[in-house]
Amino acid sequence: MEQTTTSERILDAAEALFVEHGFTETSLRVITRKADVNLAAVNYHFGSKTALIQAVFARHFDPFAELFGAALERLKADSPPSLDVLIDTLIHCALNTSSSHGDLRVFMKLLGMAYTRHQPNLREYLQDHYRPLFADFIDLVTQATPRLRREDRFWRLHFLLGSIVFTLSSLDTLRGMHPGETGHMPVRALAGQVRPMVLATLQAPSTDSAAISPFSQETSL
Amino acid sequence: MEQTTTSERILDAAEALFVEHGFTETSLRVITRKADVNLAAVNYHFGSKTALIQAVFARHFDPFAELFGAALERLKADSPPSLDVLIDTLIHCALNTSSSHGDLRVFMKLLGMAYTRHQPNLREYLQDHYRPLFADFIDLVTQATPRLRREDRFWRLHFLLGSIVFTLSSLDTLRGMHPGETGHMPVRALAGQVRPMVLATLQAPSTDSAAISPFSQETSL
Amino acid sequence: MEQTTTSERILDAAEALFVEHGFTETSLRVITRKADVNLAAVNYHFGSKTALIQAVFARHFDPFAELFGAALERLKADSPPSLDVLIDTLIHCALNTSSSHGDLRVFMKLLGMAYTRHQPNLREYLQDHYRPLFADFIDLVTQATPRLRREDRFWRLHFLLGSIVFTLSSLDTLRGMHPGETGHMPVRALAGQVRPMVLATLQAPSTDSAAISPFSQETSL
Amino acid sequence: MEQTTTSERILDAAEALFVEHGFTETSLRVITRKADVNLAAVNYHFGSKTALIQAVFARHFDPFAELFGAALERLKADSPPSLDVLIDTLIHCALNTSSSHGDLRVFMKLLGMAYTRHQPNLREYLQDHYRPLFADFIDLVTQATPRLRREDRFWRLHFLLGSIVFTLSSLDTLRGMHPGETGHMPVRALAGQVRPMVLATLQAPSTDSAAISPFSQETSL
DNA sequence: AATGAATGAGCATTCATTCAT
DNA sequence: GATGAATGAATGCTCATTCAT
Repeated sequence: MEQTTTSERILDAAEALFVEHGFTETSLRVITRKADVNLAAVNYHFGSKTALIQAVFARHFDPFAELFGAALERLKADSPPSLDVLIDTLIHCALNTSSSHGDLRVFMKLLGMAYTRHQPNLREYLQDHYRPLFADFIDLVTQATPRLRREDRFWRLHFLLGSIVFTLSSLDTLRGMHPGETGHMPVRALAGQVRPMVLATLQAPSTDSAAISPFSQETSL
Repeated sequence: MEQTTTSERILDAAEALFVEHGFTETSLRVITRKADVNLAAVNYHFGSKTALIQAVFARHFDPFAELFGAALERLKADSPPSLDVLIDTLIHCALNTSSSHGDLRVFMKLLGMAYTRHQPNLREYLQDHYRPLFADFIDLVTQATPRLRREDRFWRLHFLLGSIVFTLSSLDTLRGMHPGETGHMPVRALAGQVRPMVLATLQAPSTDSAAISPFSQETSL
Repeated sequence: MEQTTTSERILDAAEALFVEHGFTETSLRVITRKADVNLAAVNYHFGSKTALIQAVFARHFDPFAELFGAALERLKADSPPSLDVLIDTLIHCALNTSSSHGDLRVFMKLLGMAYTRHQPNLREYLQDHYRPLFADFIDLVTQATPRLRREDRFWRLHFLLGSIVFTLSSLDTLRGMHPGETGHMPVRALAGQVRPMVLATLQAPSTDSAAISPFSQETSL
Repeated sequence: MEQTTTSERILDAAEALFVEHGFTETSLRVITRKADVNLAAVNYHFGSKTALIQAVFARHFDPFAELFGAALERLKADSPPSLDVLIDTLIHCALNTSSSHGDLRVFMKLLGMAYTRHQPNLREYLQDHYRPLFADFIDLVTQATPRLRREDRFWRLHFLLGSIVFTLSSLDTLRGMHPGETGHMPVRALAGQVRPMVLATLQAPSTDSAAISPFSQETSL
């Protein structure tokens, strides 16, 4: 009669509520009520609220990590891939993974929530589980952008991660502010917008040191 | 003997704790204990926790808005400014404002927290108070990038906002992950990193429609 | 070992304290301490203080309403009852119901507290739940006092309700003021006092209009 | 410029709010805000909230007590007055006193609130200040109803007090329930309704003991 | 005579968690 | 595998009152 298991119902409800309201703002009471499940079931199945949060993440990240990891292995096997190919692979994996349950927006929003750090355990969890994967990716990017200073590459990658995570995280904020602009934009079209920025940013030449900080003398910071 | 007023002490404590732990995660009790102030003082001086959060914001944003607004007026009076000048003005104002109390990181982190939406009243507050300023800025950016499609410009601006906000928000996350890279990087040097990305992104040509979404056929989303 | 359930313990404690000190003046802390129960138990079992107040009422009123409703049905089935019979039925039901747990004084005091209106939700609750019962009773009284003007009957019924409720509500005030008079007066003897007043009042002829307000010309109200 | 004194403004605001919401439910904050007066002014002028409540009472009761006391003195000087005259005098004084500021309803509502006892100090205050007056009145009633048993008279007087206080206290409850019946009924017309009840009740013969409690054998109370 | 600031005690309510069944 | 009941700790907030000015 009832197809879904209790823990799946909890995960579904928790994910939706976490993404909409944040971790702290979502109580177990609300989750279990939405999942139509006993309050104690969360602690029974997951042990704690913290563990539930990690489980919500794992359900999204594990399939992506597997897909993306396999793709990187394939790329590594051949000659070192170009930057275009790397970026397209990343986007491809992100889009195809998340389509299994929930859209990319949920995936990204969770990622953003993990980074913007409330709930500190979460960051540790992600680092512990997915660091080798990210290291692989960064290695390949490094090979594909040999002329970029190491430091510059580091920051630009984080800027790019930030721009994507932030934009997708706040998509409905944006929709609220600019209904016309964002109305029917599907997530995959957004990916089209991301590509040129990523390429332009990573292909821009390294700044020479003299030009880095034209403002420095004016600030006391 | 005691130089600072009660409400300033509260604002200082609240700001530090909000930035470190988030709004919901920071209780009034912790704030007042840190500020060495009576618990009821928050409600006496600010009325509610929500109003306190807004006051923390206003203390950062109002000086910036004034500085940046005046600068934009000056730019508008002359001929339409180039993109470089606009971006440099923005960075300059951001750096010079926040230096008054607290660093740019706090400023950006607050901005990021407002966007990533927990505490929904906050977004409304920012929109109500600073919309005209942002509209002015976007107008000038539009004049400075005439060849960009309106839609592309919209998204790229948000990507850039995201990259900056996200990066500065998660600066200590990054420091935790890559001590070597980020160790002594002062905030104003980071501004030097931001500039080339911003220029490269906004100066990249608009994509032609055919190229926008090379992934669309592969995803069921 | 422990015979009574938690929610019964709460109801008992709450009832006693409400009657003695009023709703607002009785905190959940005091109730739970008296009931020897965890503070959160009230919200667990009843949801809110308001809901607890209603539950205290319901426990007294529901049995009375059932008893009185059934009695009225029986009276309606026969020929229209006389005023004596109606009044005696009412008193009988009031005495026999409340004797189950708590005395009539509690019952009446609660009724009086509901009427004298602090805690406005309560009046709505009583109206919503017991209106048909009261309507039935008033119908029968109307048939039993055909010579009374509708308006006069309305007011006199309220006067009578008031006299009973008020007297029983303030019984211990009276005992404090006139120990000799009220010392050992059992509640059921008081009922004997009520009867002649009720009958005399409802059987007094309607005033003729000229006599209604001999004071009107002297007051500017 | 400002006609009314601070303490009058406080008394006006407090009276209105007490009558509408009760003592405990009305905070000094609300009172002082309504009176457009500093929060500390209540404690400055009256010493405490309790003292403010008593002052609100005194402003209503003192003029009535003076008027009614004088009238009783005049009646005592002549031959013992009839019951009609006594009742009419009482009603007359009540109506004429209260008309000075605020209507009779406020007067009665305050009286009812004092009786139904939350705020226990208040009862003591009334007893201490007005007992001789009431004693005088009861003496005269006793002389005017020589055939009534002392005990019966005691109870019936309380029933009558209750009916009046209760009815006027809950006048707006009644208006809410029966708009048609109570719509334009001025308070002085209500006095016309009270009179026949009072006379009928006090003139009804004393019950004989056998008839007092026809219910006693059926109740276990 | 009046007031802005401050305070300690208390409020109803919600929280994640535990546990016997 | 699942749950109703219970709990201790903490939450934001309001209270009457005080006090220096």
